[in-house]
Amino acid sequence: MQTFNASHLNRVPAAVALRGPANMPGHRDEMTRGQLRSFERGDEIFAEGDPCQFFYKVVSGTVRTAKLLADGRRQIDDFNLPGDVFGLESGECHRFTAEAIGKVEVIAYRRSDFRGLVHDDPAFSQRLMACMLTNLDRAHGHMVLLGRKTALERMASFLLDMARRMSSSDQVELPMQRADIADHLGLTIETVSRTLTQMVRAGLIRLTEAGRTVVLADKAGLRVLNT
Amino acid sequence: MQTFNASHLNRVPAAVALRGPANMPGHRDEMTRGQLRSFERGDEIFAEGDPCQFFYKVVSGTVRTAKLLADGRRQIDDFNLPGDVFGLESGECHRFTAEAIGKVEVIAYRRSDFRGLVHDDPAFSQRLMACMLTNLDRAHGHMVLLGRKTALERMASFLLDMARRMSSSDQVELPMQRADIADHLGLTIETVSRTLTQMVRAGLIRLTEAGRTVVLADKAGLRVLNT
DNA sequence: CGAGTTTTTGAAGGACATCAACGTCTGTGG
DNA sequence: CCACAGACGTTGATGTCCTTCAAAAACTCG
Repeated sequence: MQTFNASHLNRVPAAVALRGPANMPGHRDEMTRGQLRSFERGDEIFAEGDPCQFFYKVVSGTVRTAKLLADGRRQIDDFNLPGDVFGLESGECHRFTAEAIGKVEVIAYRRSDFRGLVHDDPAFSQRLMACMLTNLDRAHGHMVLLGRKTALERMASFLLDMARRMSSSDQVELPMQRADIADHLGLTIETVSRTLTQMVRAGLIRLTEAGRTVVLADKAGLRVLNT
Repeated sequence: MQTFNASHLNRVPAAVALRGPANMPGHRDEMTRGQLRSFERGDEIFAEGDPCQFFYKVVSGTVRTAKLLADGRRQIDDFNLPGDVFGLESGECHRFTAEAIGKVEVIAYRRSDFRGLVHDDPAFSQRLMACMLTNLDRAHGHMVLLGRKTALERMASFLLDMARRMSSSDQVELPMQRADIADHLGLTIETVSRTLTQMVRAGLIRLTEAGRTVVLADKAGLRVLNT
């Protein structure tokens, strides 16, 4: 049976992808067409409603993708880490906003090249599809979290997921602030803070340095909450 | 600029897709490879953990796709209506369950043909990608609903969405029961019921026939809640 | 009609939000 | 190096929206 694994796409090192002849149309490795861009903390990479001319892959740093309601309520659907692809959409305009959390480097790919890429390079097609399916899978998991989990369970799921993606050890340096975590988990900053305190008291985690670094002291305990 | 529009895929009429030579490998229209299947109310089309040998397109009826937590809590990520594609995944196993709500007909496509299809037919590739992107877009919208909307807003969004997808008029015949709506909107059946009653009292909707048919009496009022 | 299922309604409770104040960190300039 | 201002994070008191528990009403279908 055929497997679709996003790691194919993610494994392409940015440096290699950029090393090729960037402006040679029709070149075999289509990833060479991307261009590197840098952003500072808080910079907008694109906004809801912008025409989507590019899609992106994170090289370094963290990008938050979010939707806003008219009255300012915000839902961060994901934090995009190095290797993640974001900004691919079905319509003419971006349906969400992407902003840099701290210093960020991304590779921007022209969306107008898309049809050509898909036609010329089925392997590229597959990598992109795998990437979309991974995003979809994460989205489904997050819907369970938002629709059916308690604050404690949401936080446990979040910490375990961040640790898995960002760190090889049991320690995570969270790049985002409490407000971002709250808007990702469908909570308020106060509840995020209280839940973390509660976890510390329960011996599940330890906090250091302004609460930005989290040590997962009791992974098993956290996994029970992750369900 | 190139547009990715899921309507290409959805527009292919099931009958036409099935009319072709179903077992001829390499045939131009790869949609001909699907096989029609029927299900009754409550039947499981596939379960979480099943190897994913097929993906599906709804021909008639409604399919709910859901995730379950260990203790029975459920999150229905979407109701799949005629034309919708579901069951495409990145891994070897289905990560969610698909069940028939009432009588359902679907076309099942072999996932193992996938790589071949993508290689042989870039147009098919594009239709599938458009479909994934549409699903992803819906998922993002639903995350905002689950993370940041009130019960009243959730119900308004749900009713308007169902009306848009199922009906040309201002009247919707909901195929699912309250428990399904609750598990889709991240609420309880009691809150669903109370919210509908509240909408009736506010003149936003009218209910008939065991509350299965909803008349959107004040679409403008509902849209305000949809934000 | 009648048993079982689904929906509605009511009363009480709880988890998270809101409002408010205080504590802590960061970075800049004296 | 320390002081200070502003941003960020924590903690407390109170409120509220939704859930939970309970029961009645309405519907379905043999």
